[in-house]
Parts: sequence; C-alpha cells; structure tokens
Amino acid sequence: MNYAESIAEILADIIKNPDLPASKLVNFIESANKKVNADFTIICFKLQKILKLKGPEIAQNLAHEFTPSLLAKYPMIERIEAVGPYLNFHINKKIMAKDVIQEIFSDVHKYSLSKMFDNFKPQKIVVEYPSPNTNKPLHFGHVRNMLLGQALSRMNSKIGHFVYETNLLNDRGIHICKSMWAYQKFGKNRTPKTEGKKPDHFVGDYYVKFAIEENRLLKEVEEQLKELELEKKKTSEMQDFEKINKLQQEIDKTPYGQMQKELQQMLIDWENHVPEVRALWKKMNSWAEQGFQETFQLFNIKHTKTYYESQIYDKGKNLVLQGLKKGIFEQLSDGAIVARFSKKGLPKQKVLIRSDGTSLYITQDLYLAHQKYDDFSYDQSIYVIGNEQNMQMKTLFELLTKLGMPLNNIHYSYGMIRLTSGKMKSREGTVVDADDVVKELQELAKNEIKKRYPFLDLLEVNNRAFRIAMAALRFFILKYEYTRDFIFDPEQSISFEGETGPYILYAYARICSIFRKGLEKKIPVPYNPDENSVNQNYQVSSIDFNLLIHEEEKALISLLYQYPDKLKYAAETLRPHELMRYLLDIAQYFTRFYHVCPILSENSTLQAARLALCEAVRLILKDILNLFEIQELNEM
RNA sequence: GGACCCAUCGCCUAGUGGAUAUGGCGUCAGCCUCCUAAGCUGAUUUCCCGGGAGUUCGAAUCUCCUUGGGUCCGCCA
Repeated sequence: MNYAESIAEILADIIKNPDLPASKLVNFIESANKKVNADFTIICFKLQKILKLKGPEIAQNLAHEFTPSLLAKYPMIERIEAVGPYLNFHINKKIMAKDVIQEIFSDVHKYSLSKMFDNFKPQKIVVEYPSPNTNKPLHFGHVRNMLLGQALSRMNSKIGHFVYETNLLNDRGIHICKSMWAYQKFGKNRTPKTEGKKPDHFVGDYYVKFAIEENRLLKEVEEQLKELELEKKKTSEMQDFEKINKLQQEIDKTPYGQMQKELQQMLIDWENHVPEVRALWKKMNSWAEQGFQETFQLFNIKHTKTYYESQIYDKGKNLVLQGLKKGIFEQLSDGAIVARFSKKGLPKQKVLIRSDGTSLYITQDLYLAHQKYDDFSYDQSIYVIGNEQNMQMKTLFELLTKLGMPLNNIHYSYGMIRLTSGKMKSREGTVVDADDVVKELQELAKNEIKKRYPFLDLLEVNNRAFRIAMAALRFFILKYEYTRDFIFDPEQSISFEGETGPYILYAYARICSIFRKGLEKKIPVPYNPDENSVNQNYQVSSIDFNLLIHEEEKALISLLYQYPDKLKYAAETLRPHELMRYLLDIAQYFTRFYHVCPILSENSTLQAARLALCEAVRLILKDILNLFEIQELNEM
C-alpha cells in the first residue's frame, strides 16, 4: 500500500511528459502540512521549470484533469483540489483504515519497514558509547550518551543493519591515579562491601576526596601558581627562567607539590608495572567496572565488545611511525612526531608521539579505529561523543584519512547537558549520578502511584514505578533534537505531565483498560492485556472499516499510516527524537479520539471497528516504545 | 586572537526552501452517575523565527555581515 506511488502513476498518465515519469513524479508528492486537511500535496511551483507554466496554473489544470469519471476508477482517492499552487490529495479514509489496520494486525514490524527501499543494503555499523573514565560513576551526561547510543543502535538494527555496540573504558592515566592516591591516603582497606556502597560510587567518593584535598592544599600555593602561570604565558623571549625555576621549586616543597609529585610517580610506577600500584589499580578499576555494568543493566545496554585503554594506549605508535616513514607526519628537533594541518577548523599542528617517545590519547584512537575495523570490518563507525570534542574528532578523522583509512566515520556530536547551576563537573558534587536520577524518579513515581492506588501490592508499586521512571527519563532525553544543549534541573525538569514518557504510557494503559473492561463485558476484544495474549478468534477481515468516519478517527488513521516513513527518516538521519515526537502525536491523537468516541457503549459493529483501531494504536505504540527499550504498562 | 555551534510567544520546544510556524509548561475558566482526570476542552499571547542585507516565484530553513550566548584551540585524558 503506497498511495503516493499510485498517485504518481495516475499523474504520469495525465501529464504524459517524458521528463516526468511516475518514478520521478513520486518525489514531488509530499505529505501534506499538518494544518491542512489533506493527505498528500504537490507544490506545483516545483514543476514550473519542467512544465513551463506558473505553479497555480499547473495545480488548476491538473485538478481539472481529475474528472469524476477518472476518480471513479480510483476509489482510494476521495478528492483532489487545487489551493493556489498546491494540489491536494485526499485519500479515502475508509480504505486507508482498512489497509493500514490490516497490515498492522498481520505484522507490525513488517509494516514498520514497508517504506524501506527494495534495494536496501544492510551495512555493518559500529557504535561506540559511552566510553567513560573509570574513576567515578556514570553521570547525567553519560545518560544522554547511553540513550542516544542505544537508540542509534536499535534504530539501525530495526531497519536491517548489523550493529556492533562497543565501549572504551578509559582506565588509565592521571585521573585514575587521583582516586587511587586518595584511596591510598584515606581508604584504610575499606571496600564497597564494608561501606555498603555501589562499587563505582565508592571509587567516585575517592575522586571527590582527592579534589577536596587538592583544593585544600592548593590554597597555600595559590599566589605562586598564579605567578608561575603568568610567567609561563609570556613569549619565550620574555620569560624569566630563573623566576620560573624558583617558583617551581618553592611549589614543589609544599604539600601541594608533594601531592603532584606522588601522582606523577604513581603514573610512572603504573607504566613500569610496579606490583603494589598495579594491584591497587586493578582493584579499583574492577570496582568501577562492576558498578558500570550494573548501570548498563539498568538501561539494558549490552556491548558487543569492550576495549580497555590500558591495553591499547601504547599501540598506536607503529601507525604513527609508519606515517612518519611515508612522510605524512614530521619529526621535530626534540624528537616529537607531529601532524600538520592547513584545513580550516583543524589545529595547525597535533603531537602524535611525545618527545620522550610516549604516546597520547589520540595515538590510541588511531589504533582503536584500526582495531575496530579488524574486529568488525565495518562500513560505518559512529562515535557517540559530546560536541565539546568536535575538533578532536575532526582531527582524528583527518589523521585516519591521511593514514589511508578514509572510512565512513561519523562523530555523533550531541549537545551539552547543563545543570541549573552551570556545567556539570565531576568534582564537588555539581554532578548528578545516573543511578541517583533513576532512583529519584522512581521515588517520584512511587508517590504518584500510591496516591492513586493506596492498597496496591508493594512489589507491583515498585515495578510500575521503575517502568514509569525509566520511561520518563528516556523520553525526556530523547525527545530533544540531539545537537541541542539542554538544561537539566533535577528538582523540576522531569514532570509526569505534558510531553512526557508517562503520558505515552498512560495512553497505552488506557487502551489496555478498554480491552480489560471489554473482556469483563464478554465483548470480543483483539487483545487481553492481563495475559499479554492476542485473541486468536479475532477476525480483522470481518470488521467494517467504513464506520470509522469521525474526524478524530480519520486523523488517527492518517497518523498510523505515517509510521513507516517516520521510522525510515529517523533511522537514516540518526534522529531518534523524530520518533519520540511521533509517539507523542499518536498518544495525543489517541487521547482526543478516546475522549470523543466512546467504544464499549456503542453498537457491536462500530465497537468492533473502534476496538481494531485501538489495537492498531497499541501495536504501533509498543513497537516504538520497545524499540527504545521503554517497557509499556498495561495498567497505570 | 582563531575555529565551530546555538538564538523560535513569559518559559521549554518541533520545524526535510513552500500554505495561517509545532507541541508542551505556566496562568485563568470549564469537564469525572460515562472505557483510568498522569487526561480533555476553551481562554490567555494575536505576537515571535536575535538584528541587517542578499539569493529565490517563495527563507525560521541557504549565503554574507552583525549582536548576544556556548564550546574548543595541551607533548592532558
């Protein structure tokens, strides 16, 4: 069922212009504007050049061609009208209802893919997310990252691609040493178990402890540090080296300097495999990772493969050395190997190997891209990373191209989340932990449920509260266009009213409620929500879809018709929010229909038709909700 | 200083060069003897695509300039 194609064929017959075959005409047939009461439209301005007529004339002429006798041959077209330059097509809603609802009933997944091209080629796609540091728990920024990464993965696999979800744990480096240092100092053999803490939160506590300690010690040397920085900022001719040395020595002698020294030493010891340092590192990292796994489970995130920075950080050197040999990179007089760029938006120079021969983060990135290709021989590699790293990613992709790996790399660059207080910083609590947000939302939901059902079984309360909380969170984040920054106010931002996850769940639950009430009255309903079972005896073919003539019904049916297009567009442009908006539209249209069109009190034929419409809505809602790992509720 | 991104009603937000620019929140007024009021209807602003120029039959959308905000410009990760 593709009305646009049928219309194109009819039009091609009428126009009989070799420059406008049906295959070309179909591209001019667009979905009509929401406000206009029509299904398809041709903006005839666009045909002006080909037909050598003014837009409004074309619309008029074509409208006249659709004589009643011609229209009689195509019952699916109800009406055609020219409005200025627009040629509007009205599809017969009764026929559309029958087509759409029957297709949804027979297989909603198949229906969802009905607008994918026949020549669709499945690709291998790697999606990397959220690649956290192992020194603190996942925070709200990671939640957006995870949900976007997961959404991309799910949409791509739904339309038929092979998706590999990967993660990179940044488990080494100075930031890891910081929490290790604090644990050595203050940990006293405490463990997550002895403290009854989620292990990654336990590790994070020491990262915060380090920051507090560092700040405390910093106060004593603030003056010298400022002076030092000022001096260092000067051009090399202006710098007073004696002053710099003197200041540095003074700072080194203070507890703050001591701390920095110990950190550096720890990093060196780690690289030299000093047993005690490695043991501590292993212990704390396994805590962090264990905690991450729990959070991933909460969001049902499963990675195909996890890479560890500690295992690959050194491995990009060969690639750089090869590049040097080929003359792609340069070696500076002090030994450092650099890449130079002249393109706009790139740094002039990027160091790839330090003068002391050690590697940098970007060195590893080069390796990892190759490693991923070895592992998955991907067609497309998506990095889900915040937009503050736009330049780094651009640099990376440019370097990969220079190295002869100009593959389809995509930086899925999403916007920043800010708190009401400003940007989130892991230090000093201006950060919201992912786990805490879930908990907070669950509590909120719990209260709401208890208000409504004071005697409900506690287990059931918790179950519903969890689903509502997750739906609220996922929807709240995914409904924003992904490049947009947004402000997260943990106190107020997430409400259960308006454009929210719970609103969608509520619409779904109401459909179930209708079915439940129907069952009580021994009315044949298409679905039993309490048993999660489809009524096998239910016959869609026996339904008279001609009865669905109410404005709200027609609007709802048109909306259901759009699902395959919406899915295609959202998946191909990597924009999950399109489907979130669509969910919202369906829920809104359904609720309007629900308020205006009674179902169970109607005569049996109209009742059956409306029940079928409800079931079609339910199936679409569930298909999209579950696509994004949102679990529906049969009762709210 | 350079590069990149953003700007839509009191607030949040959608918008794939085309019709009167999408929804939501807030405020006010209605709607439960009726399939769950986490809902619906109406009112509120009648104005808004930060400002200016250009391209176009047509610009919130493309280009340039400009203003304001953000981010990035480590031999950190």
